[in-house]
Amino acid sequence: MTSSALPTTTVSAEDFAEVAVGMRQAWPVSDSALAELRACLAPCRFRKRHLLIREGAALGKAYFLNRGMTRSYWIVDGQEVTTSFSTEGGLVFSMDELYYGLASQEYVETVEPVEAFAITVDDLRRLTCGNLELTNWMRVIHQNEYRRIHRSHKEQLTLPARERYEAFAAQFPSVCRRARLTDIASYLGITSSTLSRIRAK
Amino acid sequence: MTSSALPTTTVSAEDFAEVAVGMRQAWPVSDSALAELRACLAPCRFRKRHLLIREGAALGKAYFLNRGMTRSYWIVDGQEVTTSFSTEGGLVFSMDELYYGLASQEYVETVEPVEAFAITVDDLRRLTCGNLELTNWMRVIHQNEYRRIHRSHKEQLTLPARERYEAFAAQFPSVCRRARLTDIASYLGITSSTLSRIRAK
DNA sequence: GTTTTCTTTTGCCCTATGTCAAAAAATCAT
DNA sequence: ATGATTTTTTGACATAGGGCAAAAGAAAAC
Repeated sequence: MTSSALPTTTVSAEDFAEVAVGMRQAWPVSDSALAELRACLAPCRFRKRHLLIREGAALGKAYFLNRGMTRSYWIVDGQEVTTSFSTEGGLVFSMDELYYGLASQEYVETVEPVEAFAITVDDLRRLTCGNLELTNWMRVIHQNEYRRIHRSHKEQLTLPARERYEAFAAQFPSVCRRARLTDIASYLGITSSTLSRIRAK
Repeated sequence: MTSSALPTTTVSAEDFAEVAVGMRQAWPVSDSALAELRACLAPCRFRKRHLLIREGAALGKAYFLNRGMTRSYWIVDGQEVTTSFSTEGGLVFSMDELYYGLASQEYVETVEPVEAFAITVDDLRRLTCGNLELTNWMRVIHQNEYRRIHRSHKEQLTLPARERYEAFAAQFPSVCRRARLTDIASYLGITSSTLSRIRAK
C-alpha cells in the first residue's frame, strides 16, 4: 500500500459498504482491490453551493458521493452551461486533472449538502491505471458517461425542447425534482423561460 | 496466445508498424502486448459505401483503419444523424457489441474505399479487459471519444450554426474536406440547406 | 461521352425558441 | 417572522434556422 496523502480519519468497512456495492454494479472488483482503495479515502462534508472543483484550478481531489447532489458546468461567456449532475454513488472528478495534469475546465458545485469520501487525484490515478480490476472499473465509468452524453447529444439533435425535457424527466426523475429549473434548462440547451412554459403545460 | 477466429492472412510487423505508432500516442504499450494484438488481426478492404456495422445486427468485428474514412450514424425516424467520423489510425467498433453483447444501435459505413485490420469483438474484449496495458490504452480511446463528444455537445449548446461549422472545420479540416456536405450538416445538427448557405458565405 | 442518379444550391414562407423585462413566488438570512 | 435575495413565471416581440420544392451541378454508370 502506497497511499500518498489525505486519510486522517480512516473509512471503516461498514461506511464503505454502500460504495462497494455501487462499484460492483459497474465491474466485479475484488475485496483486496476495494481495501486498497478504501485506505486512500477520507470522509468529508460540504454545505450546499460549495465548489468542489473549479475552472483554472487544480484542487487535486475527487469524490465518491454518499449523500447529496452535484452539478458540473462550464462558464461560456458569462453563461453557466450545465453538463451533468451526479448523485449518490457517483464519482466526481475532473478528467483534465486526473489524466492530463491540467487545471479543470469545468466547475463542480454541490447543489445540496453533500457527504462524500475524498481521494487525491494522484491516488485515484495510481489505482485506476495500475490495478487491472480498477482500471476496468474506471473504463466502465467512462463508458457510462460516454453513453449518457452520446444519448443526450442525439436527443439534442433530434428532439424539440419539450420532448428533450420529457426524456430527461423520465430518465432522471430524481435529478429532475432536486435540481433548479435554471440548471435543468441549461443542461437541455434551452432558456429558463422556455422550460418554465413547457412545465406550465 | 488464445486467438479465437479470423486470421487467415497474418499481419506482418511492417504492415502493423503504423498502427503501433498510432496506438502509442494514446498509451505506452509494450512490444509483447502489441504482438498479441497483431496475432488477432486480419487485413481487409472495403469499397466506398460499405456497411461495416449495422443497426440491429451483431457482425462481431471491429476495425483498425489504415486508409480511408468511415461515418457512424443513427437513423431516427427515417433521418440519418451522423455522430462521428473516423479516419486513418482510428478504431471502429460498436460499444453495444463490444461490452454489452447487444446488437449495435448505430450504423458505420465507409465514406471512401477503406483498408483496415479486422479483429473479432471477442478478441478485442479479451485483450482490452485482460491485459493492463491494453485496458489502459482502451480507456484512453474512450476518454478521447468522450472529450470529443463533450466538446461537440458544448458547442451545440452555446454556438450558432455558423460558428459550430467553423469550429468543426478548424478541428477536423481533413474530415471537412472529405465528407459530404449532407453528412457534416447532420453531424452539426443543421439542415444541408443551412450549411450550404453558411458555406456560400 | 451520354444518361442516370445523387448532391448541392437557392427561394419562399413559417415556427420554435430566444431576448428582454417586469411581476410573482419561493428561499434564505437575520 | 420579516426583509433581502434568488428563482420562476409571464408577456410582447424578434429571429435563426427549418421545411419544402425546384433548379443547378457533380459524380457514377453504361
